[in-house]
Amino acid sequence: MTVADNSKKPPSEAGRARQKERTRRAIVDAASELTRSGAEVTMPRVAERAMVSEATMYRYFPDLISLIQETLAGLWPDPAAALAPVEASRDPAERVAFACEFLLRGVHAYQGSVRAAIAHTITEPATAGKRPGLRFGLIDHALAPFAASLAPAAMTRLTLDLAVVVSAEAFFTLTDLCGLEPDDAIASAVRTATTLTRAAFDLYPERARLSAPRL
Amino acid sequence: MTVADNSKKPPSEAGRARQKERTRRAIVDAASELTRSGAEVTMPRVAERAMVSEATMYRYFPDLISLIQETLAGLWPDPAAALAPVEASRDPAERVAFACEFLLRGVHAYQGSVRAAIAHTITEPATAGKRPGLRFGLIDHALAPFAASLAPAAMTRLTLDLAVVVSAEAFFTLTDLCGLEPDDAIASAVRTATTLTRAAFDLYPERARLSAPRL
DNA sequence: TCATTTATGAGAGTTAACTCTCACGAAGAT
DNA sequence: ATCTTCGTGAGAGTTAACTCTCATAAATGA
Repeated sequence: MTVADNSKKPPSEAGRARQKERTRRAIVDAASELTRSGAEVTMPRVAERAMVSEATMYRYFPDLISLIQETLAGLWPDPAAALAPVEASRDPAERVAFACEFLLRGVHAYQGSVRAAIAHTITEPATAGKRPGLRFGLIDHALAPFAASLAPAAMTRLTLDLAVVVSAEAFFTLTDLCGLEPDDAIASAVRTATTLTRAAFDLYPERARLSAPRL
Repeated sequence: MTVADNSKKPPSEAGRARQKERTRRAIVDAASELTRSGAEVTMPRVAERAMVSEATMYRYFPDLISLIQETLAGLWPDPAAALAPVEASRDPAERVAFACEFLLRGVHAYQGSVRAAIAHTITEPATAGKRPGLRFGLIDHALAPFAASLAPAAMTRLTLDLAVVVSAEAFFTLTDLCGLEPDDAIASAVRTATTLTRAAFDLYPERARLSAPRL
């Protein structure tokens, strides 16, 4: 009955905990390599490269998508670091444009994994809601300085506008369906995002006072 | 050696050709029923409902996506019919808004199949380019009356803007990731599409008076 | 040291999307 | 009335995403 084992050992010290850390690390590292190489990321491939069994893969990550998400999160800098170059800018369109370009360049670079992730969230929408949401971090951070200068409802609307455009889905639509080259696709999305941002800030200033249905 | 069989028999008359027609029909009908019911559309399910073997399914449709595309094409009216209610309108924003709402309502209604189709085009972009492209038909038709009033370059840009917003991907982003209800998601996309269209045409009506896009 | 955890591997089983081959039976041609 | 073509079905095989169970060996605790 484990005589009052209140002394929970520090989880990071024990050899077993470290082993688990190393295993998880090996898996994510293998997935990162595959992702960076643009190769297809599948459970069998990552398992082989990480030298663990598939069974172990599923013990650490309940499904492919969670592995990919953690891998991508590790590959991407946080929003603040990503937007450092426009940190001082107070032009919302400039900040949004930068965020959009940054996201889409990453999507392009990590296409293999991103495509798998997006496809999965589309077929399995139930498991998608809880994601940290890379795009939202960027959008929110880009718009953060203007929280006071725009009504909450207007801010919400702009965020929804941008959620659709500053996205992997937009990139894939422009390249796969519209046939644009990656650079052109990025330029197009950046322009669209800029248009929406300018409209929210410059063209309809009175919008803030309107009833503004909330979502 | 088939003595100069120039007399190609009318392909629609022979009993065999009819049998093929009936089989294809049965498959598409079964897929349509599943699609309309919102159920998941898979090869085994359609095969069972159509009472044909899976092998036969693959003889008529090389893959699931081509079956789904033909099914959806049959379920959707052509752009002209879909936009009939705004046929007389010369307000680009109104026409685009209608097209957007029409598309997204269809996406919502046929979610099961549309999700599968979108997911497939994302993971298999190579096979995606040749699609008829439901969204482009609607967008082009909505903008057709203004071909003369907008510079070609501006028209191209607006089309690219709208390709991203007037889309199933946008609907799924808004519902799955942003957590909006279907009606709110549609309203949001319609509003975004309206904003982009107005920006392209330099129309900035005071939205307070006009029947502002409600959400 | 001995007993219990527990991290991991091995392997079977399921579903779906495909691919391939073989065989049957009916329509069409001679 | 044959002989051939061809539409279909049946079934095996592959890959991947999972799920489950059982065995093993090493770390841990008493």
